[in-house]
Amino acid sequence: MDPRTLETLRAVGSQGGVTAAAAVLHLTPSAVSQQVAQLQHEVGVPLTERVGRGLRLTPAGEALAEAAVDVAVALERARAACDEFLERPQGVVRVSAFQSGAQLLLPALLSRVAAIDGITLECSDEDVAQDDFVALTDRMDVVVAHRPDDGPGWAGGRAVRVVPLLREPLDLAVPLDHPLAQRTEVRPDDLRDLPWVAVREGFPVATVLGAVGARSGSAPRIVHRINDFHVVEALVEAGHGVSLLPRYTFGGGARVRLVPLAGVRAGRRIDALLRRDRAERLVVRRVLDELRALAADIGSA
Amino acid sequence: MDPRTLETLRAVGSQGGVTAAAAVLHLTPSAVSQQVAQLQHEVGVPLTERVGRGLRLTPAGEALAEAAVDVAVALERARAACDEFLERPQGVVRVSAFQSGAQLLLPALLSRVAAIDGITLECSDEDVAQDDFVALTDRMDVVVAHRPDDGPGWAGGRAVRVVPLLREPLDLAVPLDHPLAQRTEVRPDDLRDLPWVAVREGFPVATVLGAVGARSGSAPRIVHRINDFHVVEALVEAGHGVSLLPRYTFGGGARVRLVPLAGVRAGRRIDALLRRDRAERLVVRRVLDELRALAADIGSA
DNA sequence: GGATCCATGCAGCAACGCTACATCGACCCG
DNA sequence: CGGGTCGATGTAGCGTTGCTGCATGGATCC
Repeated sequence: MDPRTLETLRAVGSQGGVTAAAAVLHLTPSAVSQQVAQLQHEVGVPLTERVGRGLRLTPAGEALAEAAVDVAVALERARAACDEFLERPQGVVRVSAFQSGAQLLLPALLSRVAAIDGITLECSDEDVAQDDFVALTDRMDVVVAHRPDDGPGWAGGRAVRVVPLLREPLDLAVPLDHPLAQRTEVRPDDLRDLPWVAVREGFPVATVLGAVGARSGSAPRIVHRINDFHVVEALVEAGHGVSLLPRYTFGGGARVRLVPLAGVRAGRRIDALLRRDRAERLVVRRVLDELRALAADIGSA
Repeated sequence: MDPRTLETLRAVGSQGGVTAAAAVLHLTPSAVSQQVAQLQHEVGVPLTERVGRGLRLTPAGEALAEAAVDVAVALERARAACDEFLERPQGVVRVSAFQSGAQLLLPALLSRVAAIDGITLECSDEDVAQDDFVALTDRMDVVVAHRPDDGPGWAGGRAVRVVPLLREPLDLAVPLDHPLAQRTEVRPDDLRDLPWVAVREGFPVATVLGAVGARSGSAPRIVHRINDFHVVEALVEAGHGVSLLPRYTFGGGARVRLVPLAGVRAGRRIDALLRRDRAERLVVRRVLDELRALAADIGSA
């Protein structure tokens, strides 16, 4: 019962299959399968059960996978205990963020961390569906994710730590020459019959537009579904519709006008997601501190 | 950084040397040395330092060893999590006890556990100095140990769990025809100038006689040092001196007379000592429950 | 100052876990 | 309803790891 094997089981559970787990662990499916089989033999209770052509964890498997994170946490804590005796934290930290979050946070984060000697940041942007953010924590140390203000929290339970970074309002984006462009705020009533550019179903903040529509009394008329906010911005600029855009990230530009919404709560929460064991690493904690400080700066500016 | 290596470091610390650690781990000193060297290389800080011809852990080593027990605990908890899904607990539990404790507790414990299917008890009696009880936990699952009533607790800190089992009074043991044999109790004053049979220096309850002597106003006159209470009993019976004997263990016999002490607190505490990781095992917990119930019976009888 | 004890380095060997490939079952689609 | 595909699982072979056995170098005890 070594932690590697336990971690493999955990990955099979969280990734939902042998092949997917093998991918994040940089192993062949065969190796993963063998590890699970060996673990199963060791404990004497079935840990997985076939469902269709894939498989999922049994209750016993879930229990063991949950215990596995505690093992991983204990191990990382052991490493950190030694790092305390090293004068400077050292190592590489992998950070991912959704695009607009990356644009908002990563440049400043890199600058801040560059000042700390010994820490290497590996950044990447990841555009995934709302439900897939947690799964990223298997490949990344810190996952910057966003979700609707009022939506449900993150799945993943005890295994993943959620660190709130920022709340960012979503404003109405209109062309510069739009009738609403000169307003200091708009109310739900003003939004009737506007042509909307929305994000794809299932993607973050997709539900916000629905909530706004509900307040205005009629379902919003969605004419385009675009995930990349820059493309959205270009479409809005060209008069192909209006949209909701995050204030801090797009408020500075001159291509479209952002008008605050009143009478309805529209915003997104930006959180950092980490696996509990990764959160124990000294360097990760250090980077996370910078990220939080950075977010606090933005939020209070 | 695997738990095996961590456990090895822990053993080096608790056993106080490579060779001793190798003994309890069933390895060669060479293997232990290599593991420590590898671990040291991995964390980049010195974990051990030479002292004389042996070695001890550095502060960093101590920190890592302490973290190692948390890893072990987490691992055992993972095992236990699976065992919950097995219908019956199963496995072997190694129990050791000092002689008189073994005599008092082990027969009844074996009977109780025999009624539970699947648990195998491996008992052994261990006569060690007071300070060496904790080190036994590396070889045993449950160590039944005793210490003076008022003495200091057990060393070992966070790594070892102490489960109080019983307080056993120590009575004055005199020959059947001794002047004090008919008394219902004796006071410290009555003990002046008696020839004492004591246990060897450094062994459990050695300090109790000193405390009694201090109350009587003069240092007790020790004529023999015997560790085995049965030998003590025989000496007392033959009139070669008086002694302190535990009430529950030797009260029933007709070879000597036990007279309670008044005016001075004399007794020993009987505790179960376990490593925290071992304490997580389901079977160990089960055996420990029986042991506690058994001790409660004796204490209340 | 010789004997002893302890930790450590090095060569050799066994075992373990991985990859690559083949197989089998379940789903999808024409 | 059958070919194609995807996913999990066995098997052979190989590389790596970690152990033992022995030799070495210090430090202590008598």
